[in-house]
Amino acid sequence: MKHTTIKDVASKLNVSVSTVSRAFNDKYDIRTETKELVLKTAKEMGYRPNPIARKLIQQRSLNFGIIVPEFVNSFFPEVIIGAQEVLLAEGYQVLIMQSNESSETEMKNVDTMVDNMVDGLIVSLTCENENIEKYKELIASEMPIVFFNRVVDDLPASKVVFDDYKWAFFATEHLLVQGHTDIVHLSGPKNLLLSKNRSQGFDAAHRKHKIPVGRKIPCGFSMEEGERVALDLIKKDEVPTAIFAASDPGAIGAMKVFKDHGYAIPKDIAIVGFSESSLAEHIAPPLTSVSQPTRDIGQTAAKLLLEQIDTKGLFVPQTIVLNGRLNVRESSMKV
Amino acid sequence: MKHTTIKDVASKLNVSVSTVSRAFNDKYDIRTETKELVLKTAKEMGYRPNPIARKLIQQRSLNFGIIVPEFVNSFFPEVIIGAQEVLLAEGYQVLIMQSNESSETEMKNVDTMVDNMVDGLIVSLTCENENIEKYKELIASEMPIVFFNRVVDDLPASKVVFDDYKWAFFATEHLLVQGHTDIVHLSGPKNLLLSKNRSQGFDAAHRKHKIPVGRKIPCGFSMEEGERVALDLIKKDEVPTAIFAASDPGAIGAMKVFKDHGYAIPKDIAIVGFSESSLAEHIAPPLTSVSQPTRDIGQTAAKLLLEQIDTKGLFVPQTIVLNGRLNVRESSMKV
DNA sequence: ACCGTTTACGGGAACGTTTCCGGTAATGAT
DNA sequence: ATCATTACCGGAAACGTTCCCGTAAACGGT
Repeated sequence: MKHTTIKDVASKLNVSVSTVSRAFNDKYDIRTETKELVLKTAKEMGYRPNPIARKLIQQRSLNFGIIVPEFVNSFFPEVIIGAQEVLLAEGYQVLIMQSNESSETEMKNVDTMVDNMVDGLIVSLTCENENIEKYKELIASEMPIVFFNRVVDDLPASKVVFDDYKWAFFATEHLLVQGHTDIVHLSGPKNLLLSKNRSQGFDAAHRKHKIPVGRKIPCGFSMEEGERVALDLIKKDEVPTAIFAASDPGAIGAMKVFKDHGYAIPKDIAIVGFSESSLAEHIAPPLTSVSQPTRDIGQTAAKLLLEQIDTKGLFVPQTIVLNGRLNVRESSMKV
Repeated sequence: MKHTTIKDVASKLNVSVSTVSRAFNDKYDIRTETKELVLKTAKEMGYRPNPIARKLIQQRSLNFGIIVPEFVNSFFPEVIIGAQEVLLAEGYQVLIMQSNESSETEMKNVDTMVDNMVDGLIVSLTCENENIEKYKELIASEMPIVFFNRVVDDLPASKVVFDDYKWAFFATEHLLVQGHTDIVHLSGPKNLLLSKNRSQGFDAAHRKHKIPVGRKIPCGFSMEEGERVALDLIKKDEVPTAIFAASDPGAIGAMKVFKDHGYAIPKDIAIVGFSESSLAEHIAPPLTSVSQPTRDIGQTAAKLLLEQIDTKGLFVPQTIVLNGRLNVRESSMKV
C-alpha cells in the first residue's frame, strides 16, 4: 500500500508540487497544456490525491454523514438511498452509521463523524433521545445538520418530517368510518415528536366524529413490542375491535399474536399500521398502512443540507413537511 | 468548529506537544502523574485527538469499511450489525457503503475506503461483479480484505460463505419428498458462486431421487424479477407444480403474481425461498425458506479480518462455511 | 527603451498529529 | 566524587496536501 504521492508525479515531470496540485483542482494559474500533461501522467502512475491530507489542510472532507437509529427495517435504508442519490451527484461521499437505538452509540457515531470532518450530518434520533445538548452544541458550532423523521421540537436546525398528525388523523378516521368505536392506539416512544403528533391525530379524529377517545398504550417500534402489548391485552381481556399502531412492526407483531390466539383479522380486530414497511402488502392479511415518501425524505434532507452549506451564515432553519398516503388493505376492511 | 488542538492543551499546561501526545498514546516515557494531569485538562478543554492528522502520519485509521450491494432487505443489515459488534468492541469504527448492485459505484466505494485509509475491508460483491481485477490488485498490495456471501472463486482472500449447495439440496429434496416432479428453479445471477452452488444442489437432489432435473430460469434477487418470471411462466402456460427460488424476494414476487392469477399456494404451486428475509414468516402463506446465520456471518468475517491483521504477512486465506437451517412453512406443505 | 501588467510556475508555510533523537536531572554503582 | 544509567521531557522532522506569495518571462502601450 505505497500510495504514489503528489511529489512522485511532480518529480517525474520536473514540475513543482504546486503545479500538480493546481492541475487537479483545476484552478487558474495553469496552462491547459501542462494541466492535461499532469493529469495524464498522474493517471498512468495511478496517482489519486490523498483525501486525508486534503481534509487536514482544508478542514473539510467532501463527505457527509448519515446516522440512523437502525436499518433492519426498510424505512431508513430507503431514506439513505434517496439522500445518496443527490449527494453522490454533487461529488460527495456518504458515510453511514447506525446507532442501534442507543443514545450512547449515537453520540459516539456523531463524534466519529465530526472527528472525520464530515461537512454535514443527516440524522434521525434514537428513541432514547438523550443527546439534545450535544446537538445544540454542534449546531452552535456551526456544523450543518438536518434532522429527519425522528426529530425533537427545540433544536434550531432544519428538519424534514412527515405530517404525522394529519395522517394519523386519516388513519384513525378510516377506522371510525367503518363503525369502530373502541380503537386502541399503540403509541410510539414518548419522547419523540412523531409519537405525540400521531397520538394527537388519533385524538382529533375521535373528536371530529364525536366519539370518546380510545385507549393508548405505549409501544416501541418493533414486532416484539407489538407482540408484548397484544398479549397483554388478551391476558387482561381488554381486546378492542380495532388497533391503530404507530408503526408497522408494532402492528404486525400484534397481528401475529391475535391471529395465533384465534382472532380473525379484520373480522374480530381491524388493524392499521404506520410507515409502510415492505412487509405491509405481503403479510396475511395485507396491512392497511400510511406510506411515507422515503426516498423523497432522503432527497429533501440532502438538498436542505447542501443549501445550508451554500448559504453559510445567512441561513435560517426550515422545516419541510412531506405528504404521504393511506394504503387501505384487507386488514382494516369492513367484512 | 474550532477544534481545540494538541498545541492548545500543551501551552495551557506549559508542556510540550510530545508530552500531550504521549499521554494519549504511549505508556513509557511519561510519569503517570503528568499523564493524568494532561488527560484531565484535555478532557476539560474538550480536546480529542484529530484522527485525520493521526491517519496521515500513521497511515492507518482504526476504521474498517463494509461494502454491500444493497441493504433494503434485512440480510445485509443484519450481517453488518454482527460485524459491528466485534469491531466496535475492539475499538474500531465501521464505515458502511452500499453499491446499489452497480459495479461502478462499488469500485468508487472501494476507492473512497482506500483513500480514507481503512485498515481493512469486508465486502459482498454486486451481481454485475466486474471488479475482480481491482480486488486482485488490492489484495496484492496487502490490503486486508474478506469477502462474504457474494464471493467468487479465484480471489486469494478469506471468505465466509454459506453452504449453498447443501441447503439448496435440502430445500429441493423437501419438495421432491412431497411428490413434486416438476420443479422450476429460479436461479440467481449467473456470475455469482452462490448461484452456481444453489443450482448444483438443485441438480443433486434430483439425481438422488432419480427424477429428471427441472427447468432453470435466471432470476435476479428482487421481487420485481420474481414477478417478471412468474408472469412469463403463466403467459407461456408453463406453470410448474413447485418453485425453488434462489432468493426470498424472488420467491415472494413470484408468489404474489401466482396468487393474483388465481393459483392457490401451496395447493397449486408449492414455493420455497432462500435467505430467510424477515418477510418469510409473515407473508401469506408463510414462506418455506433456508435461513442463514446472518449475524454470525458478520461476526465471523470481522474476526477473520482482525486475525489477518494480527498475523500480518504469515497469513493464509481461509474459507469458513457456516451452517443454516430449512424452515418449513405453509407455502410448501402438502395439502 | 522603459514600465506596468499579466501569465505560469516554484518555494515554503501550514494543517494536527506521531515519533525519532537528543538532552537534562536524578539515580545508582564504583 | 566520578561515571554510566535511567526516567522524563522538549525539539523538530515527517505525513501529503493546499494556498499564499514571490518572481521570471512575455506582453502591451507609450
